[in-house]
Amino acid sequence: MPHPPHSSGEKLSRRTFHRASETERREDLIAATLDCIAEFGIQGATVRQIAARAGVTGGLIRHYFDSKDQMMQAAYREMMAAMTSGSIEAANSAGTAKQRLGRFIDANHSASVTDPRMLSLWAAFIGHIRHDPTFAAIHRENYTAILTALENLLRDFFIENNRPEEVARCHHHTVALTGLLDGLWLEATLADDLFAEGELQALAFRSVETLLGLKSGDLSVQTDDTQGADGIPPADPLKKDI
Amino acid sequence: MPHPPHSSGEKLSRRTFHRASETERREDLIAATLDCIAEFGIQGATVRQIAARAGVTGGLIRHYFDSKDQMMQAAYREMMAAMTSGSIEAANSAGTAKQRLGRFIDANHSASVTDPRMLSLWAAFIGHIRHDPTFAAIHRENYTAILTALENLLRDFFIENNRPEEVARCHHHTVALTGLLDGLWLEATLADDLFAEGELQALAFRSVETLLGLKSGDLSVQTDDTQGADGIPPADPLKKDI
DNA sequence: TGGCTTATTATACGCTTGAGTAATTTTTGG
DNA sequence: CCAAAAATTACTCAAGCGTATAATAAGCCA
Repeated sequence: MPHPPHSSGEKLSRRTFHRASETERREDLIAATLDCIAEFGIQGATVRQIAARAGVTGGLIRHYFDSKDQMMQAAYREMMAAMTSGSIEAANSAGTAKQRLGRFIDANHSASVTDPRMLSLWAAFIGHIRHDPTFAAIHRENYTAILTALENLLRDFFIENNRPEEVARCHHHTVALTGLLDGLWLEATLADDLFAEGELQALAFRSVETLLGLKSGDLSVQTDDTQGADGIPPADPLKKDI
Repeated sequence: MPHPPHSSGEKLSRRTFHRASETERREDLIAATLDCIAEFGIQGATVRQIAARAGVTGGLIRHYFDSKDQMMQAAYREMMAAMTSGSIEAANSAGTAKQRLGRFIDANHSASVTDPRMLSLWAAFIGHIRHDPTFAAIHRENYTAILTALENLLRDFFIENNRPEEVARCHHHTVALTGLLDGLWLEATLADDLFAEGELQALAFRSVETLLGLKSGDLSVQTDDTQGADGIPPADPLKKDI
């Protein structure tokens, strides 16, 4: 039994608004959702808060999404894409396998991935994975995609470097490297103040080189100019401020 | 203006209850809190739900904790202790540094740590770290404790193995190993169905050996009997079910 | 320009939450 | 056995939640 918004007669001024296109408005709402989760946590990401952040009123959300959950799923999809697209593009880019592997590692340390916001978002969504099959599917899809991309890349790399005997161990190398890179990402986003700028990136390069049995600097020193000059200092600037 | 629980006369049977000691009841409530977070997510961990899980009624919670937040903090403290205590005890245990390092790695793959519940709990609390200084302090405390324990262990290890030149790089090794182990923990708890029993543990041993420049099997083959016989098969049972 | 579609606002609804109060009943230690 | 304290019961309360619906304004097309 709906009630009239105001009893009668009174003329109230409504706020003016912009009539946006569907894709534009959806993207705004998704961005606002991610903003709110990162800033206030999953608890603070309420429909009203998200709407306020997007500069609209709450009711509008249901014009673009069937429910709040559906909007959250769309936001999760976008966030995961932002996390993995750079690495996957690097793996499938042009150049030698060695160069692509270097770019793959670099992608894990790009500003958008290392952003502390990302950990908050990632953790907030993890809780949904175990209970909501849709979230589980989105996660699994992205995870296997990046595993596959890296494994194919490593296969190319070993063939390129005349080490065919390592091809059989590609999967193990893939899991180990993924673990290492993910773990360093955790440390970077979770305790960023404990590490110097570029320290973890340099460590990632050296550790991957060691795990793959390469000489130090083999990966980080690129022959083309796409990376700019960021050589790894051979000396160790020991940093301890626990 | 309080009302009497029931108007008059009627004799209602109350549920019998157990009069627990303060510490016992607090532990029950903390365990119930963790159960609810792991099972229903941080959203479903309401005061009423937690009380039901603990087998008490809601009002009792405020007899033991000043607020729900304080109970959550206590739960986080207990959860983090469960995660790190095994590793730290291993690092500080008796035996050679090599043995202790092996136990340290093993601790990361104990059933209680690998339990998928742990990831849900860990992720649920991460969201609080950035906003609540108390949670941030608890996290930082545990993180630095395990970093310190591992770094000291590695120092002992390099000295024990007559490699004093590596002592200067202990911190780097510590961060790399922590990243690797944390990352493999992530993969184990997040996509446990993709890996065979013990596969990630064996991978952890081999990767650590490689990162530290040891021969394959150096760490996993223990001279004492505390570990039981779990030799790492030299052949690679390649597993691919993506 | 004027009408029509619909994106958007504004408001209301039903429900749950965390927190609080006070009286009552049960357990248990001294 | 008795008194102190633990625990239950049964409410209130304000705030917040996601959702639903009616009124309104914006902008496109005839």
